[in-house]
Amino acid sequence: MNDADQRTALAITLPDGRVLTLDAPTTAADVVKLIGPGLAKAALAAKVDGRLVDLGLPIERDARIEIVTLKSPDALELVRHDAAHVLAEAAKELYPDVQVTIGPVIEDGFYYDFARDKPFTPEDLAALEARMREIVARDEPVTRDVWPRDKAIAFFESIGEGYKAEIVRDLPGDEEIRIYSQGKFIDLCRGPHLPSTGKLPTAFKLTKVAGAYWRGDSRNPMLQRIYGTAWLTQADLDAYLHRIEEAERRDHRRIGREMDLFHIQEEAVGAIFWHPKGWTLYRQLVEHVRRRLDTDGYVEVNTPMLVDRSLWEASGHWEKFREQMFTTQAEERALALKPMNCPCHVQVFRQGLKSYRDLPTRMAEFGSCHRNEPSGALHGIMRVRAFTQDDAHIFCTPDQVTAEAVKFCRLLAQIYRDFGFEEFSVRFADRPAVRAGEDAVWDKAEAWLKAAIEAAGHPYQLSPGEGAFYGPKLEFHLKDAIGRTWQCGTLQLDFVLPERLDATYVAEDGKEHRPVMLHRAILGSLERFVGILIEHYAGRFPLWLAPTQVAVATITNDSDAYAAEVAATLKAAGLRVELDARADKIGYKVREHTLAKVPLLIAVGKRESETQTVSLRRWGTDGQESLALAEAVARLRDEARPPA
RNA sequence: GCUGCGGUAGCUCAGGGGUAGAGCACAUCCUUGGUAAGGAUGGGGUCGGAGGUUCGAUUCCUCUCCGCAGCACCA
Repeated sequence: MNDADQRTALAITLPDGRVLTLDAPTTAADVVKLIGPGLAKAALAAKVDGRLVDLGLPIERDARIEIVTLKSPDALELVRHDAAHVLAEAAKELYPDVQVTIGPVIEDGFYYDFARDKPFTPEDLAALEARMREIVARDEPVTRDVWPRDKAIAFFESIGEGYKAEIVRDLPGDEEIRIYSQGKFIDLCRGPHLPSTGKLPTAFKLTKVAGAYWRGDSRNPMLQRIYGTAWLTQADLDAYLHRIEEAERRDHRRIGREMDLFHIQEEAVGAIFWHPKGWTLYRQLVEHVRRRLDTDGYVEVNTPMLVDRSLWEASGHWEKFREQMFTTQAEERALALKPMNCPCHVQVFRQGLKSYRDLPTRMAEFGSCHRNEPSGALHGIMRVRAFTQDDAHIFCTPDQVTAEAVKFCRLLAQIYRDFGFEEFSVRFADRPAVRAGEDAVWDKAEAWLKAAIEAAGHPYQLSPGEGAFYGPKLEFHLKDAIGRTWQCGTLQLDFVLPERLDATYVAEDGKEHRPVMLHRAILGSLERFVGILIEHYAGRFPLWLAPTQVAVATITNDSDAYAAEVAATLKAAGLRVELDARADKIGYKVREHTLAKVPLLIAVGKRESETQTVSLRRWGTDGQESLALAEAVARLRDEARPPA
């Protein structure tokens, strides 16, 4: 026994610096009572020396204590965790045959995985949610206990909770087995929990049910996962539900149909039929990126889509990604559709002798690739089997890597800005479990890439094990108009492929050396990027991207000839124009083109044709301005120019 | 790929063992109207596909394809 155990008085320091003296052992709940009844009522949990714990947890030594209430930053996580538990309790009450497994907090809410033969229906969700509210109304006290491992295993097995027993069995040997009870529901949990179910704000909602593998492994049985969202206030919940609606409203699949941009059909699953308007948009992307690449010292190439298996064997793709490659055969040759452009780019690089004077070579391709993605992964134009990358490979010397990475980051930021994305974040993905190349090479590659991103001056987060099989990578995640992030750009450092495909250059010493290869993309998949743009702008593209930039509508058919002249003049100035000379009222035409999200509407009637003017209306505004045709053409041509 | 749910007109959706319905869209005619829907008439469906049960299937059952959500995957 040491001195600490013999002490009977504890010094409890509060956030405001006050020190309370209490007899040991005490609990946060005791401390709260001393502070006041208001706080006692509001208290959800406590932070003891920075660690989040239950209010009732015995405190046996001097500590700094902070009381967690709904106003604390930690409250949301606690509340969501408890919502998951209340869901589990409700499920056990309504459906005694379910086994409970795990129920963690996730972004915006929580889920709980249940094992049950019969699937949950939407009606079950409604019943569960109603029962959850009853449990909150019951205000059941939540108590915490620590059990010996054997007792916990025996208990869970005795009540038929095999998954829980398995979790207990797999807990590390030194871990406390904490058992929480609320009402008749007894559960293994790390905690902490609210002191009673009545403390749970009722701003929660069960949202969906779906399958999920036990322990996230597709070889394990599938459980039924119920998703829920939970918030501190009803206003927060409403705001969240509104955000979901907003995302649905922006869904690129819906807007793509409404704006007649593209379609997908059964006969070409995972591939896109681009309609004239969608393809116009797509072309703006390509043409803009190409302009930026030209001024940034890239050369553009184009390489075969269908390539002999031997190249993929040499590159390592056959070994690592054969399952996801489309293959075919011709005259006894095994061929594969390229899933990536890099091996082909190395072939271009290998033509003729390369000197150090040729480096860096920045070789770009809008490369059409095919990957046999699992059917369940396909999603609109965001995840497809046939796509085009804004790909490039930079062949350079080791001492050029940093400068190239910095240059690339600058180009990427510029292009994101051009497309209306001001913010992006960077992740550093290091070596994956399945990889090519030796650890020493990886050590070097990771160190260099890290140095490069630091030189570029971007803060980054670590994504352990997420690198490509041939090298570490930087991932660039951009943030869209409603705060969602999308990984688009990537910069990867590769020592392996130049070796495997024998790329060399002659250095100043007259000897052959291996170039370093930087794989890089900015938009990633053009198809996906179009999808992101659609959702980012909700279909309301900036003028330079809009498939139709101006609609010229007549007031009456008397103005048809003048309207045609206006349209032709705008077209000659490079604008994308639609002439609407239908015998409909101008109000109807305004409505149609507004719904079609055409940025500019020019109306012409008798007044305009007599004075060689146009009446210009901009999307989203009610008024219109009258100006001379020549001036309108000059102004709109300027406005429609891509970002310089 | 796995689990669940779904597939009815171009779109959104209703219906339901007795050979199908709405709104919008589309076509024709009338209307020429100054900034978010003028009117009339009309055409349109192997009820995703294949089998089965039944006197009879779009409806019930089986298989299959595709879609959606989530999981797993994403060089």
